[in-house]
Amino acid sequence: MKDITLKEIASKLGISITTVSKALKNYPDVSEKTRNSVLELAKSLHFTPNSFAVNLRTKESKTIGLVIPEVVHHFFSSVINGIIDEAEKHGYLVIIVQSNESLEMEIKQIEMLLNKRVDGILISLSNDSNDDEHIKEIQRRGVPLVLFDKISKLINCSKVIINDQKAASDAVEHLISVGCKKIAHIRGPLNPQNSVDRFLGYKKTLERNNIPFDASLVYTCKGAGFDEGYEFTKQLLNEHPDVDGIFAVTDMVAVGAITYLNEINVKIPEQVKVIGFSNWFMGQVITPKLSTIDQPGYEMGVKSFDLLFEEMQHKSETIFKYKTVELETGIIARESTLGK
Amino acid sequence: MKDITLKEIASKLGISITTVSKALKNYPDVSEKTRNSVLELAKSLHFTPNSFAVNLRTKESKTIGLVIPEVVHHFFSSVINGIIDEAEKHGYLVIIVQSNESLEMEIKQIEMLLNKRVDGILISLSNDSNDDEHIKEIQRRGVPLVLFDKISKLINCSKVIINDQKAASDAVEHLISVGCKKIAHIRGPLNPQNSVDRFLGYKKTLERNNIPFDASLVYTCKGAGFDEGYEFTKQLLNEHPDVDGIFAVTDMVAVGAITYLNEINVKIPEQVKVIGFSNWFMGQVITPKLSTIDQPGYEMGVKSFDLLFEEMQHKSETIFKYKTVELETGIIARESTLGK
DNA sequence: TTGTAGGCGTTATCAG
DNA sequence: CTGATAACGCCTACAA
Repeated sequence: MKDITLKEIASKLGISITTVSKALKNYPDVSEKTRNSVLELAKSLHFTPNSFAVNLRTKESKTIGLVIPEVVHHFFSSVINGIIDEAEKHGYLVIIVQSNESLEMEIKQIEMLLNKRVDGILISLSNDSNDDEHIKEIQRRGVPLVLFDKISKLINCSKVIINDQKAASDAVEHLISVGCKKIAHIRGPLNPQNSVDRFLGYKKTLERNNIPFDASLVYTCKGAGFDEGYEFTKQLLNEHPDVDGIFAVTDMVAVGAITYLNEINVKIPEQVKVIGFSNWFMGQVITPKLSTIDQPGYEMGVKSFDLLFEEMQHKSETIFKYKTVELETGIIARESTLGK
Repeated sequence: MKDITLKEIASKLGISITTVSKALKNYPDVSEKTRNSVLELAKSLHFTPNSFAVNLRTKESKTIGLVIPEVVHHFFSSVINGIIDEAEKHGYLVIIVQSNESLEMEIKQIEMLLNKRVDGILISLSNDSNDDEHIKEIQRRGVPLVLFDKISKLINCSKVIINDQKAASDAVEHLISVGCKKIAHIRGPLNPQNSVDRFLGYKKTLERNNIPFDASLVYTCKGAGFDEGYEFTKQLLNEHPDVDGIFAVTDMVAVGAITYLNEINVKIPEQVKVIGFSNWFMGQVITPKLSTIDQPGYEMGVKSFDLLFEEMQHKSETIFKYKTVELETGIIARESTLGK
């Protein structure tokens, strides 16, 4: 199928390419008659401008890049959903790449996006990202950038986050309010800001409530998945048989914990109460239903694109004021802390 | 940040653009000396070819489009994962758009991808897709196309699927083999091929086993989600209190069914056995653990890209032989049919 | 109102 | 071995 070009329309109509172009873009200086004939022919030939040529001229592709640790993940896929929807509303398409929680991959993928000359980049950092040179490179190249969820405080750019410390604090306060005296924390990896913040929220809340912080009650995951939740809970119950509350860094970890507790017939919430983080769907259907922190994934996606969009509009300006948007979280109390 | 171009390198080196271009692309007819100086300068300036210009010249963008009903979906996100990984291996980037199960959206999104001139398109059809004109338009424009999972038999192109009839048959045979006499089916919407096939697999298997097919035991979902599983099971138990097996079109529906059965204290699997379809993670952590059909999502993604890649390589050839790849499924028997 | 000319950055052809 | 020159398809001053 040969592509239709302005040239072709022009020659068929016996007019110049310029006039065709102007007619199609509704320039005022084209006669009604000419415009109509162009519009008509263009329509009947199914003309669509060659985006490669348009990109080259306008230096933009109406495409953004999204770098995410993993697509198969309830929270992230919600964010992706929000980003794609919002981007589409503004006529943007989204290229998605995965870092698989590896810094090396992240660097490589960002390079690909940069070379593809996307108009802007959205990133949720991998757990490995302690080196920020590749992120700064994005800014050096003048490409608008927004970080969301897993951010780095060292990077100066717009961000969309939740207040992990406060959310964690809410979770732990809730456990205390329902009677927990000895609360363990299965935390995320040491590096990512959000797992650090959740840990700090846990620690500070204990202290605020005059419960001495005990480092041996803190278990550190590598990946924060089901298996680690299961295994650390086993270990926890051995080391601290009198534990009565568990704050898990993600719902997946919490579900691992619950699975183990169910297996050894420890009653939830009577003997041990469990709370997770993120409000994955799964938490509603396990037994007992999981209490958790509601983290607005879709909204985070929408907001992230909005900030990026704003920055893309103002690209030429030398001074652009970066914003950090903090989204509200909520606590969802279910059976794993309240009982039936 | 100003972009580096061939022109700039050429002028700094006092040679022609042509020579620079050749040196960078390792053409044989450039002197060792010239090549090295070009390579060196290009590297120190962090030169990367302007992909917009390259696209325009080569008429390809090394980008493919992926049209999917919804991103937030365990099975689809696994497929996406496979596609992105495999595409990346071949130097392709993936633009993802969602149809949200609406034909109108699907048409619109495909148009966007076509206008963006992606090198190929991968589609899992929306439930609404009974009209195939928009799909045929892709082929008319000469854009390579592969359909996966939710396909249409009316479209002549490469496809990656599972044998839904056989998989459904396996599920129902399993229920029968563990003693079910009266098996209900909570099916998917009427239109999509895979829900039709699963229904047919159910029906034929009953007949093959001399169990009369009873249309009143079949409930038809609109969306195949948790709520429908829950509600239809409630209805089912009212209408057929003696039902002893449920084959659900997806794990989500099955989980809805189990949730209701648990609520009214119907014993699973003693009184009613339940089997789902797709092997979502969730099925492993609910009580009882869900028996299901294993559907290889990641592999389906990989294979889909591979077929598309093949077709993109042979784009110029007038006759390209379409392939249909059928992936193996398996049955995973857990507590919801076997007990502990 | 219409058209000419130049350029976006790269690649390919063909002379020198 | 090197370099002019002409595309790719579109956009936009600037002339006419």
